[in-house]
Amino acid sequence: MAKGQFLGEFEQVVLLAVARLEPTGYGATVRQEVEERTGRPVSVGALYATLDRLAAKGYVAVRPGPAEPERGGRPKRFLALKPAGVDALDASRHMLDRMWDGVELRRSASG
Amino acid sequence: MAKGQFLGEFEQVVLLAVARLEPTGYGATVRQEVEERTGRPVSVGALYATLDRLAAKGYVAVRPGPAEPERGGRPKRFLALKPAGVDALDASRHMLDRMWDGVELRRSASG
DNA sequence: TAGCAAACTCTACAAGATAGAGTTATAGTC
DNA sequence: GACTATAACTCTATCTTGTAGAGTTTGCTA
Repeated sequence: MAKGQFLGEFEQVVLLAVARLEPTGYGATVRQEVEERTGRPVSVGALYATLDRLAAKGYVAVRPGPAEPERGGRPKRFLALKPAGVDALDASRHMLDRMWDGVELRRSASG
Repeated sequence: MAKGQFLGEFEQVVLLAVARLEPTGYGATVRQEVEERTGRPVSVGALYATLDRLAAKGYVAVRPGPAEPERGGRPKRFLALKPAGVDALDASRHMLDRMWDGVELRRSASG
């Protein structure tokens, strides 16, 4: 095993969006959520690749939704956090908290 | 440009250790700091590779230290955060803060 | 100059991040 | 029922990060 121990940077962001949007969040809304909250552009490929990895690791559950009466469109795949996903987020956060604890950043210009 | 926009997971951790230890931190102490604070084993290769990338991006400054009268050993390379590194840490933190904001994690077992 | 110790370099590869064109599953229209 | 519009997702390819650990270098001590 090379790593597998920790959430990657983007994995963490995506997992948090899933947490926020569950149980009705799905690929497209998760993507939108991340873009809105972070101002960061997210390509479709990046999003789904990450979601797949997260699912493979047992962090998110995927539940196929029914067709909806809107105006065409493929059925959604609803996403939810699994217990292991909760633990992973928790662990990542605590690790960062410990690293940040007591660190004071001098502002680059004009303090 | 493929990414380059954000700090990777381990980059962030290492950069924080540099911040905490500067201006006298160097490879070996940064490694030790990360291991102690996070409980995560850090291989020498992983550490220096990451440090190199961080330096290449202009996030950390490397200052060769003088030989020290201890008991042999190669001269240290002291590390310090550059302004861009401060900004990068700041940006990463704010992005995560926005993602975490308001998220409540249900504990896996026993609340 | 041999031996030892600390600190760092190198090489190779696995895992994660990214992009965007292309595909698929519906629903509406005629 | 064929055709078209849509939303959502799949695929392939490539670049960046993360990881390991053996090996090298520098300089002290004997």
